[in-house]
Amino acid sequence: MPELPEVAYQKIYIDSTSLHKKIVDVQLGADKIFQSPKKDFKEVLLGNEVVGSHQIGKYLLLKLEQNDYLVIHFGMTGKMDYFNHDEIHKHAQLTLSFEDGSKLSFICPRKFGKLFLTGSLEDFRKQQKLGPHATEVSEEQFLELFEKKKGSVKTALMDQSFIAGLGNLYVDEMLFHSGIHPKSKAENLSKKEISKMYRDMMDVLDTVTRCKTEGTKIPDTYLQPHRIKGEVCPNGKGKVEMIKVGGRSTYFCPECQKEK
DNA sequence: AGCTATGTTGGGCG
DNA sequence: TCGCCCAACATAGC
Repeated sequence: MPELPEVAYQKIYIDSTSLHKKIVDVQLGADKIFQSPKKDFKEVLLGNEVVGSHQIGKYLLLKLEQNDYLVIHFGMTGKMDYFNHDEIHKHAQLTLSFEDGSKLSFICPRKFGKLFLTGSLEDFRKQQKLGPHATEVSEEQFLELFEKKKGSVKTALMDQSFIAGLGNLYVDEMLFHSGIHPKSKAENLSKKEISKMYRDMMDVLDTVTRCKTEGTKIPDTYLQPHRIKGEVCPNGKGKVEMIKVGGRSTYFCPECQKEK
């Protein structure tokens, strides 16, 4: 559940189920998830309530009524589960029980997720070295960021200290729409290409976020449904290839995306 | 059985 | 110091 659009969905999910409910019990899972002593989580959360939420990139910060934020990073497989029954999910790493008998769990099978406590949004942003939230970047800012960026464009876009929120899937997606090869060097891109990338980034994030929240399918004109080696690309021009960039599986169309 | 997976971090190398 | 590559983490699904 991890890139900006999925986290945006988790934000709505929490906002619509779990706000302003007094936490009467707290259950904690695997040690490695917790970035402060586990007893601190228990102390802070018990008797408290979530009153709002804020997203920075792939992080979701839940504002608690009494001080502090509970911060969630979903790793590769994290998601929230709000429920009304007794059995707790096998992979629940944090379960809040509310006064009304309902519960909210952070489910994280691969345990790549993380939970933090922090007193301030800005401190947290600095500690994690997070760049600006992708959908809040202006075109001028985007162009400016690329002026001093080197290395492959895909690695640049995945760098959370550069821009926060993009990951493997949607970087491939936006580069496909922009017709830019993922191994192209950031320093070789023209202003025009960077502007095109900016618009495609915004389009992709907006469209995918709407698909996630409305429960609709990703458009067939997108690369994602064709993210299979040898599949014909959505433009009907080439066959999808898979290479490694920055250690991640990277799907692209060699006809639509020429390296520079 | 073996390969793949929406993420992050740390080490080694040139 | 940078850019790049790889391995590690832990589990599920094809």
